[in-house]
Parts: sequence; structure tokens; C-alpha cells
Amino acid sequence: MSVRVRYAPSPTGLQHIGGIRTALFNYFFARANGGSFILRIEDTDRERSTPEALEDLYSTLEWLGINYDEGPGKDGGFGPYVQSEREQLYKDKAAELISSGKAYPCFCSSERLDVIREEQKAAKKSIGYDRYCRGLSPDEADARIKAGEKYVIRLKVPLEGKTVFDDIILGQTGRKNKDINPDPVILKTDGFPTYHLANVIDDHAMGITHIMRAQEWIPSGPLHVLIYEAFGWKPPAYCHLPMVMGKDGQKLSKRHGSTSVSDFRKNGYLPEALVNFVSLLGWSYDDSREFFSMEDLCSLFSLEKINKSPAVFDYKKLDWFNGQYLRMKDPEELKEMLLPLLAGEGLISNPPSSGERGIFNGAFNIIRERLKLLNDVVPMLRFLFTDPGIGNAEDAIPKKMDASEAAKALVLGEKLLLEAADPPDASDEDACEAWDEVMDGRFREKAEKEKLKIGAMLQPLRLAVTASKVSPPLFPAIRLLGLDESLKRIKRLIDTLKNM
RNA sequence: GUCUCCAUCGUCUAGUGGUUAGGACACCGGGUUUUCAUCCCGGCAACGGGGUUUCGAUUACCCCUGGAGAUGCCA
Repeated sequence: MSVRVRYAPSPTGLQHIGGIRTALFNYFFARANGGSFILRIEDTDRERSTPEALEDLYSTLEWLGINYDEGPGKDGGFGPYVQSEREQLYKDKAAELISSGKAYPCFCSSERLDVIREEQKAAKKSIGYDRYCRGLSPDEADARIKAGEKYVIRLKVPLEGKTVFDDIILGQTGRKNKDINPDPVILKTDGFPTYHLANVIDDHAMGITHIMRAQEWIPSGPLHVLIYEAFGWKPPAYCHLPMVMGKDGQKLSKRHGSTSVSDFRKNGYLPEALVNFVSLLGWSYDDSREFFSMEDLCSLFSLEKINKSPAVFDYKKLDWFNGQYLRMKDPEELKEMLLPLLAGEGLISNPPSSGERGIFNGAFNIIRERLKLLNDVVPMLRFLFTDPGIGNAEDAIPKKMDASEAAKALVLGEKLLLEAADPPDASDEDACEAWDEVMDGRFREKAEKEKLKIGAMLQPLRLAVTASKVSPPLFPAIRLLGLDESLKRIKRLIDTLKNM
């Protein structure tokens, strides 16, 4: 039997790291085994489901490169794949469970439920439904339904015995039936199923062979098995994935920082970096390899290498991966990703003029290895496309020097630049390199003569030109900015320093 | 409260009944360098505790402790 797995998110918020980790693992598993990966939308919570969340789901999957074989808009004979479009099925099935005595209608108000929950909490008793309606006779129940009373349908969880399931990762696990959530709601007042019912019905109907989901679902595993049994179905194989935690060891959530994929995208992460990093959360290949492309993962992934313990999401390591992938990226492709970011900040026009493009191309090589995030390009190159002002003039003063000495160093630099040849066009790489070298030589020579460290000579200049203590290499920066503009900024800083 | 799961460096992890317990990130040094970054070299750093089995347990079993999750008409 060929593998069929699914990712079944509920469109109630942005896709987050935990969710896509589950999606990815399912996807890898399907691909590695020649199976099918199915996308199912679990929108049975009508209060919280939103079209925006749905849109985010699709764009996230696409951005990451997860292609589903079956799902909304891609019928594989098991549709529809949106649960709200399967409403009747759940109602019918729930009714079936009532007739077979495996479930019963419950008329308790949510107010009453709140009250008993409070009482249980106060008494430090175990919390759950008190099965008040379980004993109602079918006739009475029917009558109340006919009278128009609101009701839910609850599963009749056996009072005795034990329900277990085999988990591929954890082995056999389960709990005593008396410890299972007492008679959980399977069909809500609004006629929609809860997760428990819908997931079982659909996984069965859609021929799902392996349920791969996060470990937070372990406690309801036995409950689901009970539902399968109530229908007389055989449960699929279970495989509970270790959870993804924040730095504090708690389940990863917003308060740990960015957790939605769209945030990472917005902040300048590459999908290949995110995929690679996330794939290593709870899974590993061997003791050394850690770079994996989507294709690699789709062939190398295996369940045996998943481990049991939760993994902390390490933002620093993700950053490192991103830097690695940024440097591996095809230069032309990377440029096309960077330009819109500059345009987005209003630093260049959109589309870029040929002049802007020329300057950017010239700058590309010197910023490339400095990028950790795509967005880093903006602060790095801002000075090239707009006057950054003076910045913090204090930063222009090298260690063990004062303002007037810094000004003197600047004047020396100014003079050298005044004598400099016009910089070549940025497209002539050899000439540019040569120009940079000539300048470097002259500055060193001068610094030596003046008994200055080369750094002390260049640091004030850096601040003058870029308004920042850190910048791309200085001579290329000056060359790209142009001598006139550079000199203007240098003069301005000299004046400022003299007045300090 | 009850139930369930988990436990190797700070983090992600590899690993084995006998290993100097390996790698990566982070961190700290050093080198390259014009600042930053890259790159290179080096360092720090772990089997939670107690028992049992065993000639020998980080590895198997039990208990404890610690952490997490579930306990919704959310998934």
C-alpha cells in the first residue's frame, strides 16, 4: 500500500514554525517513499477561520516549495479537501454513532460546563465533563431535539479498560479509558465537527496511511483510536513528532519573537535556509552532514532518524544557515532579490535606473559576504543612494586621538582624494580594483609618513562618507559614491570636528 | 489536581554494554584585514540523581528529580 500522508492546518492564523515543520516532515516522508502528500483545510472552527489565514497558508507553502499532490484545487478522488465543504458527512457519521450507541446528544449549556469546571478546579479534582447527559434515554433526547433544544454530540468513552496505539517513534503508548477526556464533544452546536471527529473521518475517508503530527496530540491519541473503533475502522500508523520550543523551553509562540513563516520571509530569510534549519529540528541524517536541499530531504528523510525529545528553536543558527545560503546563492538571482528591497525603502527607483543598477552592481561584490539577511542590504548601502547626514561625529575620532587630530587626518585624506584619478566605471571590474589598490597604496604611504595607523587614517573618512562606524570597504565605497560627493561629505565633517 | 511524553555540551545533535563521548551553532582566544563581515586556526563545554542487571553501564530496567504537553462546543 503506498504512503498517503497529510498536512491538515486550520486557517486561524499565520503559518508558524511548528506547523510547517509538521508539513515538511510529512512532505519529505511522502516523497522519500513515493507516496502522496495531501493538503486538507480544517476550517471547522468558524469563529476563528479567516480567508487571510488561508491565503497565508498557500503563499507559505509555495514560498517554501512544498507542492501538495492532492488538496483544494487538486482533486485526487478524495475531495473535497476543505472540511467546511464536508459538513454533511460529519453530521451523518455522528448520527451513525448515536444509533449505534457510541455517542449521545448533550444539552448542557456552556454556562453549566463553566460552573462545574470551576468547582472541579477549586476542589482540585480532575477536570472534565461530568457525563450528565450520558444517561438520558433516547426517547427523552429525541423529544428535546424535536422541541428545538440546542445540543452537541458527545462520544461515549468507555468507563473501563484501556486504549493504546503504537507509535513509530515512541512505541506503544496509551491510557486507561477512565483517564481519557470524559465524553468529549464530537459535533458542536453549530453542526460542525470538532477536530477529533473530523480528523478521524477524513483520514479514514482519504486513505491516510500515516498520521504525522506534533506530540501535543499524544494525549488525544487513544481518543481517536476509540473513534476509529466506534466506526469499526482500523487506525492508520501514528508518528508523533517532537515539539518545537522557544528558548525558555516552552512551546514556541509569538512571545519568543518571529514565529510565522511570513515574518521570516519579510525579515529577509531564504526559504532554503529555513527549510534546511527546520528539517534539523528533531531529525538528523548522520553525525556530520547538515546541509540539505529540498531535493536531498525528499530522498534522504526517514522516520527512524526522528528523535523523541523536544527541540529548541535557535534563531542564531538559523541566521548562520541564512548567511551560508546567501553566499551560495547565484549572484544574479541574489541581485534581483536585493534591488526591490532598496526600492522599497525609496533608496532607488522602481524599476531601478541604469545608473542605480550600475552603482548597485559595483557594490554587490563588497556587500555579498557581509549579508546575513537580505534586508541587511538596506543599511549597508543607504549611504550610496542618499545623504546619510553626519551621523555621530564622535565616532569619527579614532582611539587615542582628539577631534582636531581626527580633522587633520581627514584633511590628509581629502588631499589624497583631490589628487586621485577619476574612478572608472563600476562595470570595469579590473580598472576598479586597480583604482582601489592605487588609493590603498597612497593612503598607506601617507599614513606612514605621518606616523598614523592606517586605521586611524581611514576611520574618520569612513564616518564622513557613510555616517557609520561600520561600512563596506572604504575605497570601493568612495569610488561608487563619486569623488565630488565624497569630498563634500568629508568637508562637512571636517567643519564639524573643528567646532568640537 | 489528574493523565501522558521527554532527559548527551548553553542550543541542534551523533554515538556505543568497554570511545580521549564526535560534529555544528553560540561563546572565548589567535591569524588574515581598513571598520564590519567573511575565511583560517585553537579553546571552552555534556551523558540530571539514586538503585538494579552486568566483569563493565552514558547505553538495558526501576525509582526520583526536572522539563514539557494535554485536560475546550481551538486545532
